Amino acid sequence: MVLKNQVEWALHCCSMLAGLPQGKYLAAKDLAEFHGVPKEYLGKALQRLSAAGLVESTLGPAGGYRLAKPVAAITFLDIVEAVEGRRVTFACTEIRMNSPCRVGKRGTGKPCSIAQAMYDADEAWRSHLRSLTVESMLAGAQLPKEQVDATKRWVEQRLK
Amino acid sequence: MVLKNQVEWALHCCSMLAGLPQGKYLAAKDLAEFHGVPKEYLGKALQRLSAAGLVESTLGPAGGYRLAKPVAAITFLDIVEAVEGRRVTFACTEIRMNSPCRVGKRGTGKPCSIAQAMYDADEAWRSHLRSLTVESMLAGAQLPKEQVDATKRWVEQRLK
DNA sequence: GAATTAATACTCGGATATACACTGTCCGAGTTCATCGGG
DNA sequence: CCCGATGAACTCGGACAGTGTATATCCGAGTATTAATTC
Repeated sequence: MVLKNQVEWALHCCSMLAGLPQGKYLAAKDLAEFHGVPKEYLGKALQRLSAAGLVESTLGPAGGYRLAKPVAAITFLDIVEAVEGRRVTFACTEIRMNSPCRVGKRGTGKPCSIAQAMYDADEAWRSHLRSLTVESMLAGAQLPKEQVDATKRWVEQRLK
Repeated sequence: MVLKNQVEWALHCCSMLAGLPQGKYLAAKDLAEFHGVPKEYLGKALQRLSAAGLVESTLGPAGGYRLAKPVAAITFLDIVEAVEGRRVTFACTEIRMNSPCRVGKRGTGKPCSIAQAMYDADEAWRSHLRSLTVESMLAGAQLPKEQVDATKRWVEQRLK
C-alpha cells in the first residue's frame, strides 16, 4: 500500500510550475531533466494532471505546462487523486455474504462496521491532504537562497 | 494504492475470534470456510497476526487460533500493520538530490515540505486506525439476532 | 487396565505458479512555431 | 519585404516490455491429540 513514484514527481513538478513567471510554460522534458526522472513516464503523470484540470499545456516548440489555477486553489489531494486515482484505499469485498449463516441473500446496502471504519480512516487521510495547497507547499519549503536563485536562473534559460 | 484483501480477512477473523468462549481455539480451516476465502492464503494472514502477537495458535488436532490480548487492547492499526506491513504510504525518493541546482551533495537529513506533508497525512490515517479497537468493532456491528445465534451455533460445532 | 507406540490432524514455513499493477520505453499522429524560398 | 511552404520541436495517446507485488496453491517438517498395541 504505497503511492506511486509519480505522485512524488507530480507534487514536485507543481511546486516548480508555481514558481514560473505569469503565463509562461515549462516543457515536460525540462521538468524531467531537473528532477532526474524519465521524461516519457513523467509525461504520463503530467497528462493526468492535465486531464484533472490542474495544469494546462500547449503544443509546439514553445509548448509545455503551467498551472491552470491559482496556487491556493490546488490541494495536495487534487494532485494525489489525479495521479493515483480516486479509489478508496480499502476495498471491501463483502465477505459477509459468503457466510453460511447469513440471513438474506442480498446485502443491507450499508457497509459493515469494519468497512465503515476503514472508509473513515481513508477520509481522515484525504481530509488532511485536502487542507494543504500548493501555496502552503511553497511556504513550507525552506531552501537556501543560493539554491533558489540558481533554480530560477536554470528555469529562465528554458522558458518559452 | 489499495490495501490487500488479507487485511479485510484479518479484521473479520479477529471479529470472529473475539466471540469465542474463553480459552477456546478455532481452526484456520473453519475461519476460511466461514468467510469463503482460500484456506492456505488466509493462513498467511493469520501467521502474520501471530507473529505480531495479536493472536496465538496451538498445533495438533485441537489446534487453531484465538486472540492473544483482550479485545480492547487490539487496535485496527495493529491488525492492518501486522498484515500490510509498516511501510509509510508515501515513499520519498529524494528527487531533490537530482536537481542540477542543489547546493550540497548530501541531504539535510530533514524531509522536504512535500514529504513531510505526506507523512503527516499518513499519520492522520494511522491515528484514526489506532483509535479503534476490536471491542469497538463488535459494538458497531449491528447484525440481526437470528444471524448472530446461527453463527454462534456454527462455531460451537467446530470448537476444540 | 496402564503404559507405550503408532497414526492422525493440525500449524507453520518454504517453494512455486499466476495475474495484475507499476515502471519505463518506443513510436506515430497531430499541433504549433521557426525557418526558408518565391513573388 | 511579405506570404506561403517546409521543417523542427513539442504534446498527446497508444502499444509494448520488464519488474515487482498480490494472490493462490502445494508440499514437507514439526507438534499435539487420538487410536492402537503391548504388557
